[in-house]
Amino acid sequence: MNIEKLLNPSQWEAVKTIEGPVLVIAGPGSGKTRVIEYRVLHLMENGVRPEAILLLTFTRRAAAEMLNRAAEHDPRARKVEGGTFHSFAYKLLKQYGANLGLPKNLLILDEDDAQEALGKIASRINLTDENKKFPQKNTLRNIISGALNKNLSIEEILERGYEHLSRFAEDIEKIKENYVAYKRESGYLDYDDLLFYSRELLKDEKIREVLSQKYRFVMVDEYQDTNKLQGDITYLLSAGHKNVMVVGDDAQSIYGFRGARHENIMSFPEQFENCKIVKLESNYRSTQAILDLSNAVLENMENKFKKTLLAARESAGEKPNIIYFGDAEEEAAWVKEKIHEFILNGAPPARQAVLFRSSYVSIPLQAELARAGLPFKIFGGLKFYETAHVKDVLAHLKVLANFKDELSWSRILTLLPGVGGKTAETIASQIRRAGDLNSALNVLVRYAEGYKYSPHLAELKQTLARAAVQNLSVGGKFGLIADYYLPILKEKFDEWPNRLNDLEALRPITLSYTDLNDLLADLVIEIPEDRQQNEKLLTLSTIHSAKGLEWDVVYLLGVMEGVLPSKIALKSREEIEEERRLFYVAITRARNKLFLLFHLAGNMGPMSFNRLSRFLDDPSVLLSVEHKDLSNGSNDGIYDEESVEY
DNA sequence: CCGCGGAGTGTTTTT
DNA sequence: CACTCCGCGG
Repeated sequence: MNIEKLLNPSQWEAVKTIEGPVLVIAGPGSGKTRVIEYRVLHLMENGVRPEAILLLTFTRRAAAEMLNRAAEHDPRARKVEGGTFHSFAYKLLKQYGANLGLPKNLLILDEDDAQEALGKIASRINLTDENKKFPQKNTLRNIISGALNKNLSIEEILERGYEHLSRFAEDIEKIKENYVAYKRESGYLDYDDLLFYSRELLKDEKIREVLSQKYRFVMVDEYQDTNKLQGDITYLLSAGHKNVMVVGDDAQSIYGFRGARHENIMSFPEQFENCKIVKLESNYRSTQAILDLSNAVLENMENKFKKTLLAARESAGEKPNIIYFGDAEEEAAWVKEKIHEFILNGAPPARQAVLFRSSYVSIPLQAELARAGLPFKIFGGLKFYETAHVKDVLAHLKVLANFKDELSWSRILTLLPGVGGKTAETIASQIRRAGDLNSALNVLVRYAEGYKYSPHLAELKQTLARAAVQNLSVGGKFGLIADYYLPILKEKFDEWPNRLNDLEALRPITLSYTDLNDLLADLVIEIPEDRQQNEKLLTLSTIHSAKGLEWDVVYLLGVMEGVLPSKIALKSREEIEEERRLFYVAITRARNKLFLLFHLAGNMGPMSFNRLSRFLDDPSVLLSVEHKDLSNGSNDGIYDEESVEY
């Protein structure tokens, strides 16, 4: 295959460089995915074994997409090691964790679990009635996680964003220590630990050597969104051979809130001397009209690597529209109509997407689409494994995997009638002293003696005992627990049939696993998605989850102050700049048509009104868009409007 | 000590 | 507006 012919000169430059460090600055739509895809192929053509290539990306979807495409040319590409930093870290720690004293079976705490644990610890330590304004568990989690990911002390984090909490610095420090101890004791790792311990592992010279030998060629996508830990991991993995290519775009950095630092991309050339820098500026995605707007937004940015997007496509296209509505319902009705119209004009649902800053913004549209019977898939917001009923069932599996998991014991015990927080804690603390699952289950039996609600405890004990049988498959365990849980589900939730669907969706997933720990870890770090429905549906997505993707028609909801930029991201220049980049990412997803949607009615009561987003309300930006006011009265205008040529 | 119901609160983004 | 927290009755 003549790869060179398929690429432009800059892309080829990046692809053909086999040895040595490469930094690729890739604007949106510039064929970054192609570069990675073809570089994998090129490496293999030059005798590199696929197993020696490591491709780290931000979402599992991204890695799979690039490797699948490469595999169409050469099936060996499937053997390339690819995934997210977190999933890679999990694999590393599974294999080498013993060197750090980590247990054989790694158990991963999701965000919710981590918060729950912190909440419990905080209430144990604190005299809550005196310190009324002690931070809540999610704030605690943000502070403690922020400290680790941004490489700062608790005090520094408090200074920079939680000044009103600075007097709690010592308490929070203490909670953190307790939390660390708790995780050690119960054998859990949270998201941060995966990265943290991986870096610890790589600090060991011997292990580092083994891994650099194993992964001779390292590639990292979306490098602008890596944090300190991820930057260090990249460095340690490749400092030996220096065969490392990172791809990114500082103008699309949108994960600052999670510790992403543009320093990683900025200082890459210093970390790796003689680094080759390649800029990809030709945009193959969007029409000139959409690029004009993108460039106007880019111009207002404080990004460091200067660049302009140059259209590679011929068509000038139509100016993006800002459309004004009276309220969110009118807007939703219009968007739904427009989607229909485009479907009739040849843009199937799969090639259209509705994007938004925050999930709640999409609720009126979701209702409208449901009424109209127009199916869609949604990214962002609450994940299904974070819903209460799924967590309930998983908690049962978790105690099977780790009988010391107090949080899960608490959860499953409080599901029983007559058992509240206090009773659950009493039982859980007795279980903590048990030596294995069997004696843990015996604690339940003992507690049941003379206890009013003993039949429920007995039933729980029996179910767990049966599910714990060694040679019972993961799917079998799930089945037993799901059956046991069904009456609880019906009792607990009015709308249980919907929730039952979620559990049924989980069943086939459990069947595909032979190891319970792997199932539990994957649910948290690599959400298995159901491929079959994905192909044909309209997409609704947060901007964050839309990164790297593109559609023919894009609708961006909520180009309003307080929404984009979000009202809780106005504390500093940096935060506002990140919101601006978010806006940039959103508009650069569109290939042919871009609609920016605004509605006047605010959601803080009848007298509140929205203002146009500051990112649009700027002379040069406004020049690149066309305005349509549909806010006066009814929706009449919708149907009369000249239908857009597709 | 459980669990219900009312009052109050704060509301993002993801692995 | 959904979720959490708090107080009270059982």
